[in-house]
Amino acid sequence: MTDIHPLAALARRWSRHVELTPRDRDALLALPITRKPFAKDAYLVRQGQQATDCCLLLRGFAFRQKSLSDGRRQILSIQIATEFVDLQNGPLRVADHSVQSLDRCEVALIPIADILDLAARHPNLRTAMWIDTLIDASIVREWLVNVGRRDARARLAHLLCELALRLEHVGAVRDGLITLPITQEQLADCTGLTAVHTNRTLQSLRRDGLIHFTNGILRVLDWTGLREAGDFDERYLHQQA
Amino acid sequence: MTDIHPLAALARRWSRHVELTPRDRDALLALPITRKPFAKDAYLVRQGQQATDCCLLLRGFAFRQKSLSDGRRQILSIQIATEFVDLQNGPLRVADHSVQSLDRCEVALIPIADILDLAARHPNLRTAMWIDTLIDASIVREWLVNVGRRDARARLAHLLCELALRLEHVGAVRDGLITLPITQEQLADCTGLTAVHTNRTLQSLRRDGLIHFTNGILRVLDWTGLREAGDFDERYLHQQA
DNA sequence: CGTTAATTTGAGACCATTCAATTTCGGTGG
DNA sequence: CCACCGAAATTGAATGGTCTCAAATTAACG
Repeated sequence: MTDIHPLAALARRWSRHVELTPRDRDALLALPITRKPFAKDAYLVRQGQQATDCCLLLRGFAFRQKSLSDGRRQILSIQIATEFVDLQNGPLRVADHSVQSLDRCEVALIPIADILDLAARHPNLRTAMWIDTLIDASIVREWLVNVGRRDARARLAHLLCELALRLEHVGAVRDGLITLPITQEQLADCTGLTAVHTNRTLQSLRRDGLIHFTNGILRVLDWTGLREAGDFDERYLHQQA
Repeated sequence: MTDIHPLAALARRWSRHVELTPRDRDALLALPITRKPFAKDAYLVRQGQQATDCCLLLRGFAFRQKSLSDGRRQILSIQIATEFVDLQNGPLRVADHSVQSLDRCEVALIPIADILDLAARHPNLRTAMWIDTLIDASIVREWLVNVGRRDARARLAHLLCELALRLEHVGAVRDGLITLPITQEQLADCTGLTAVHTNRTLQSLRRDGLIHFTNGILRVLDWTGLREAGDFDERYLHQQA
């Protein structure tokens, strides 16, 4: 986050899974980027759009989302700083879902042509990109399990465990305080619930002393308890390294 | 299916998304494979396992699956003949979910080392592999929408639309008859429902003249009606080409 | 400091679940 | 070829988790 270079955090993330040579790293950091700020609730990517750039989140939060014809929607993932929000649009070209900002955020736009060129020249980076999208897919699979087979309480506990851990991995947790600018309605769209029931369920998690969550600040009070409540097993995040 | 070479169908599938040269194709068909039959309900891959081979389905059906600690499970996808069931285990190495056969099936085992080597030498095939896993992820995302935001009737209609269309794409539909050896309990695990409610909901789809489905044979009687019932938009399959 | 968004609360309705029993089907052995 | 068996499909009734619809309260923001 406090890196000199905006892509340094990405290099660090990828080097957890792939050995990057200095040459790889230099080539990665040499990617041409355009910094672009987005307001809250702005569209970074629109479903059906032909993408020319990929978006790397430098600061703030975003979410992937699909809308139904009747207006309801399902959130597919939450993206945090240092993550690509749409790397899959490199090879696929046309976006099959939308991406919106969760708060005011800043993005690095990278031309797809340059990304694919980088992948062509650097085997390690190419592998890192593939793995990046594969981990992404693993997380969506776990969300499917969450929504398909867990009750409301477990769904929310699981989601909060995941976000806390992923934010921890990128060093975004300070003194146990986690900035999480997400509304209960959005949590509901992540978990396939209604906002009302999300509210009541969060209250139950609070009442049991598992979390403290107000004003977009989350504090996990009982990590073991929250893990159990969410039937949480972090292996799907593929971050053990 | 009636191809001379067991990997010919894969070459055909991939060439929908990537231009394959004769050299690419030859290299792909030169992959060393071991044919292996599996009984019904057998494990092709176990969660947590370190994979040495990837499994390509030559004949029959399989499904990806994750179990909860209490024994319930969520099916993550249905795999049909000509598809890889675990290509993601190439780069990721350790399986984050299990794969089981749905019926008696036959698999081509391909050593991961050979797959990665092929990817390293052939840019087009490497892209095809990446795209293969990306489409896979797109389908799981749509399943998440299905389970998270549609009611039982729409979920089942959507699932049947998807399977019918994917099987159509590989030429597995004859005279409108679709072989689909899946139980109602497994359909329930795909859609996050119970077997009992799946049964009642299928009856309602039958009663409305949308489908005929018995003994593992599906016939779509009213394609438009089933599409509408499932709020089905096939673009997520990325098969338009 | 007003105005809108977000959270919270209550009560009733409904979709889906649970539990249990029954029927049908597919495969098997006599 | 028929009797048998276990698996799968079907049915019924009661329960319950989640939703819907409102309204009230609180927090966020310019």
